[in-house]
Amino acid sequence: MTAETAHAGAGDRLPPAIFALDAVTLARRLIGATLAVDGVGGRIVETEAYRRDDAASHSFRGKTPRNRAMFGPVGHAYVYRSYGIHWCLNVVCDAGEPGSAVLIRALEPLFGLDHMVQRRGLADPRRLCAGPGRLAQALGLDLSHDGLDLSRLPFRLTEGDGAPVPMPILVGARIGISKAAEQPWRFGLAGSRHLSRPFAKGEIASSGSETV
DNA sequence: GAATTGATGCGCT
DNA sequence: GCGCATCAATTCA
Repeated sequence: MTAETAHAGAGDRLPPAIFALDAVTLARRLIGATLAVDGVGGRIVETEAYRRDDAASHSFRGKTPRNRAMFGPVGHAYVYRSYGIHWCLNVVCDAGEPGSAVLIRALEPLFGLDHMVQRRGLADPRRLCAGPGRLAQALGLDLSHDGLDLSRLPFRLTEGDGAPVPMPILVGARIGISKAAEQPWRFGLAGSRHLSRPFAKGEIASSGSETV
């Protein structure tokens, strides 16, 4: 294959309009996109949607000091501490009412592998960024990134390299929550070996090739 | 491979 | 105090 394999949007910044989508739509749309922090990152292979009217969302009970970024500009980061130990990264979005976000749960590591291994203390490529806490640690994220614009450095959030997501997108119940756990708002790249946990059989949502 | 448990900060009831 | 949008080590198989 030669130049024809290059997708027109490969490497381009994501259109800002997609951050005005509702969290569920954006969560699916981000599968296959590329995320990097200071040049360290990879392909997004797993996401979860959290909506304002969603009992599992931090924004459900309104704005607080911790979750204020969820009510700020769309396309910015919401970073919070989880279980007192880990950091987790969300992409703030909005479908007409503030307080929605997409949790980035797993990456396929592609850039800056040596940095990731050093920060994680483990070299196993399948566990390098497979989970929101692991991902944040590998990319060096912490509270200093909370509220930052994802379209500006040190972030880089772009269309995936190569073709639009060639594999089907999987959908299933979100992980690690007790409220609204029945909502099928977790999305993953089929066939990826870098998911935080496998999806159940039959959890195929779509080809993922449709445009937004 | 699957289940269990401890570590740990902080927002909330 | 309680409950987490978690992880790694440990235990069992």
